[in-house]
Amino acid sequence: MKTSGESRAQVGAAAAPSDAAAPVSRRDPGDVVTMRDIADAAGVSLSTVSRVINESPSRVPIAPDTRERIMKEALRLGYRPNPFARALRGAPTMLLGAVVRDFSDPFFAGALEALAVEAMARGYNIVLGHIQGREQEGLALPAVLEPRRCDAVIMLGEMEDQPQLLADLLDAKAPVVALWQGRSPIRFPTVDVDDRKGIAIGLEHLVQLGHQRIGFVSARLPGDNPTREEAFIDFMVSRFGAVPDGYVQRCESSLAGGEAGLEALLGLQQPPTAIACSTDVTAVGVLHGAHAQGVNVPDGLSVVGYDDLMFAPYTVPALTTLRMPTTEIVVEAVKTAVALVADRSTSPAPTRMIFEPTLIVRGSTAPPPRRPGVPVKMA
Amino acid sequence: MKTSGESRAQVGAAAAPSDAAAPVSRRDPGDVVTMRDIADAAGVSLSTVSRVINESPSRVPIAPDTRERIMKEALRLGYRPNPFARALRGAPTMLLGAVVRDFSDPFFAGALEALAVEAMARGYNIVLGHIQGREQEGLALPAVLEPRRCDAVIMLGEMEDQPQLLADLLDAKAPVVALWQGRSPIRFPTVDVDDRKGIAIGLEHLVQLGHQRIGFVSARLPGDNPTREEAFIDFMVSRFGAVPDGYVQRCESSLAGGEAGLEALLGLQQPPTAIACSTDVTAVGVLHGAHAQGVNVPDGLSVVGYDDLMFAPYTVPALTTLRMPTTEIVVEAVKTAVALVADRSTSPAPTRMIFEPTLIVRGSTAPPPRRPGVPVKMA
DNA sequence: GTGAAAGCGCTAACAC
DNA sequence: GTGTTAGCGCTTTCAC
Repeated sequence: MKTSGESRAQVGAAAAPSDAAAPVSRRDPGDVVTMRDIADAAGVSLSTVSRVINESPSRVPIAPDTRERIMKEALRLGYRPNPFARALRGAPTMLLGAVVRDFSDPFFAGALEALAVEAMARGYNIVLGHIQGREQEGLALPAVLEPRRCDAVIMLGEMEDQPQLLADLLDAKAPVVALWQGRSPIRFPTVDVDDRKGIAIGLEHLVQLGHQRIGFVSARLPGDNPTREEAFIDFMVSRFGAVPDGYVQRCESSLAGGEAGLEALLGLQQPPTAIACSTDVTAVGVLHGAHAQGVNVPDGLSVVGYDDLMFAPYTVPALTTLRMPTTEIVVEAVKTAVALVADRSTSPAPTRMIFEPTLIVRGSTAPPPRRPGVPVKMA
Repeated sequence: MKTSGESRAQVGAAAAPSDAAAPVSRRDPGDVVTMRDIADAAGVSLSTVSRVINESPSRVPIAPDTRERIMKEALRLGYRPNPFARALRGAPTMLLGAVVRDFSDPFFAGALEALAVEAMARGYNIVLGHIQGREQEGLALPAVLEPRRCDAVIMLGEMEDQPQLLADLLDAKAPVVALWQGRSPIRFPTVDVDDRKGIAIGLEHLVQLGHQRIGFVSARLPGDNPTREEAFIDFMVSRFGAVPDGYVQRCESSLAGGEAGLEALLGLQQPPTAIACSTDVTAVGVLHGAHAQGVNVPDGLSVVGYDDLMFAPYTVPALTTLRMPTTEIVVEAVKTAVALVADRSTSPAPTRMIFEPTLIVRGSTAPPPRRPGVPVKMA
């Protein structure tokens, strides 16, 4: 680790006399341009400047002459309104808080990206507040996000294991919109995806291919609720009467967890011919594990993921999975949040809007091997 | 898409008389507790409250009795200081801006995560400002981030194609720390990784295995600079005298780009026996493409990535790659930024701190096939 | 059409 | 030990 330096390129540093022509380069401390400066430079009063700068919402007739002079000075001095002063007066902060459990999870990372794009398109910035590992009960909101400075908070994923956080959120001045809440109680305006349906679609696909012995690798986050796992069980019970012992493997929500789940499943007396996974991340672990064990996917084992991560089309083999309309979900969330901010009177009723996932068939699923029970090894 | 509602669980809503015992649940609009309220409730003056709340930095003897009374009232009323009012007075905002080109790039997503963790550990929050697609020349900083409200800005990746942004950053009041600048001019305090060395280490590994015909898949972002590609060329020239025609494939920085690069490389008369990639994302594309083409990795073709993404150990086969000390880099960046904020007098000299990558050998590299030139197909 | 002045919530001199 | 006062930069009545 080495350090080298070089002197900074000076940026037109000479202190320009106040009558300089071009926008003065601001560097010297203390020369933040305020409305006062503009007012002085233009020979008008502060309030006139304010009116001009704000395009005076109410009909305020300003002499075109004055207006122009002020605008010119503002430009010349490089005036930028102070957001704090505005916020102090009740203006929106144009900041959206995003509370996410753990955005090392690629799914949430992707969602966050979509969120940032959509927010910025509307002139908002995202403030990150994630709770990363800090799984202590009762994590307070202020510890994660200063809610006072966000116009609204968007909550990504469930936080059932964070009662304090939820309480704060409920109590917060800013409106909250929740995403991907699974089966958690609906406390906020929520937009979600129909996970039961997604799981059913994936399983139906496997059944169509001829699979009957289908295992499930269930990634469980702390506080995660078991929607997808339950959907699996319900589907299997209704279709085949029961789920064989050990066919539901709970594992850590990680690549390693997926691999572990696979190993457990393959270790069964009668291993499944197909595996559905509650997330793509675990599915990738399953794929990797299968390869390591010499089990060919899809000929010896079919695998279905859930999430359609960016990597899903490029796994080996490409992963059959369920895609959620993430962009639409996020757009809806931002739209809702912005509406709640604008219309501060409306009580944010905890409604629920549900989108549906779509099956994306790729190379990781195929009919079961002919001699079921014996996974086909690679040649 | 269906919508369902249910009424909100009331949160102790009855408007508590001002002498209520427990912390009053704040919901009703307009009842934001200010210091004034505390002062009135405690029968003291505003400034006394301020002193108590701030643990008065300077020696200000407060009667223990008074202090306690004030604290009790503050607690009872659920007082929370208004961050804007504080900021307006020059207090730090505890906000760090993160400008990232495109955080759909998993590498930057990971870096951002590390950044958020480190920032939060120090009591800062991250404000996202990415420039997502908006590749128009001259994108201004304010369009991406309101710099006035960040104590400092951290720039992830190069922005050479954003002259306006860079100019604004240089001109900004807040200190800037730059990360992963490759060969861009050092304009800010910068922390980076020694990419030339990383590439060399990876290539050396391949050479040790016996490879001589090594291709390079070069992911180029807009404005990206060619450090890794050049390092490849320099290494190959110095080691073998030249790089065969077509052995450097430029491609889009994406999974698809990697696959395209692989196809081009395999299409050569004398295809390489090993491929180094400028990023893991492209390497995953290469791996996928190889599988699709029936080329066995590593027996028929070795692949080296760069970044050591979270997925790298779980590709098929597991990816040999170069790991950067991302956490250390980010920690250093935050440390620097915070120091610059604290010590506003110091001019932020554009120094450079460089960390070194480490080779992580996994399953995607092996000695070259015996009949070089003919990629070994899978059985 | 424009200016003066009050105040958003908080801190920091400066009194007493 | 505690209170008074003057702003931070801005918006917004209310005068003229």
